[in-house]
Amino acid sequence: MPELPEVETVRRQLNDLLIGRKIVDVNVSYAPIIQGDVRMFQSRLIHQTINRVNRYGKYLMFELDDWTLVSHLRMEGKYYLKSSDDVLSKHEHVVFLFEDGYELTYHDVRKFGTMELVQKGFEKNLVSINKLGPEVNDPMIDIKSIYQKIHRSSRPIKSLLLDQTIVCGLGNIYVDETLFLTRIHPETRGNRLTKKTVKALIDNARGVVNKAIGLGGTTIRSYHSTLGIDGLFQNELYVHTKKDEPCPICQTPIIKIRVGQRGTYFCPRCQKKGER
DNA sequence: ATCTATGCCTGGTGGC
DNA sequence: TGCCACCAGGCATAGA
Repeated sequence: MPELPEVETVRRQLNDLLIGRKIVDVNVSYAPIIQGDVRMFQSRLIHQTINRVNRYGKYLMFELDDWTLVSHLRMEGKYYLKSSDDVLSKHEHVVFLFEDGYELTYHDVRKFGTMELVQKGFEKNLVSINKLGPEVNDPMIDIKSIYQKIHRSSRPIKSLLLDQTIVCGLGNIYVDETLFLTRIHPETRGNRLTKKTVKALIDNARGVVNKAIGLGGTTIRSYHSTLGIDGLFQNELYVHTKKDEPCPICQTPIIKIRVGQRGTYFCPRCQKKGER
């Protein structure tokens, strides 16, 4: 599932490929991906040029002349740039045709992804964007306000770190890695954590996210990045997907449980509950 | 107000 | 190319 490092990798690739390309037509073969009216979506995009590809959290934002296309890849969304002569696969649900004979296709096996247009400069008018917390790897992040949100909650820390309104960008992989690095049990309640521990969690999350960006993200299961280019961070994982394998620190087998309906991997010896 | 459960989707896997 | 239950999970929404 693309998390911040994977989406950033996609952003960089798309930004290099798409700047200056002008849209001449848009085809949508699975309408629910498009938020709002599909015909309006198409008519607003025609004759618009892609000026830049931005990102906030896990959202891609294609900056056009008058509009911003906000795209979330959810679990398996991918973009491909190909010739308009190429045959489409059955999983390519949205196609942006450019005037130079190339096209950008949106491929999403599970159809979970979303796209929405908003007037350029008014991205915060979208509820989904407006409610996002600060990006987890923002070097100027305000630990105090994050601590306040975490400390007043009885939810498990795993769920809190996945909550994009507290900090945004983390998904299931990097939360498991962050909790391991900080030696925190994923079911520890937010209100059992000290400010010092919350700071350590955010510091470790920033470190793991930035390291993953440097390696082009993580490729596991069927989750490959745009253009068939795979990241390398899967080789750096300590606990996620490592059930029954020895903990890299103490050799105790990694276990898998469910926390808030999410598969969760951790070391039962290194990661303990309780006040920290 | 807070928190939890459910639905959205399809391909891969494992048990029979 | 057997059949089928189950799993993967980010986010919006319904319900407790």
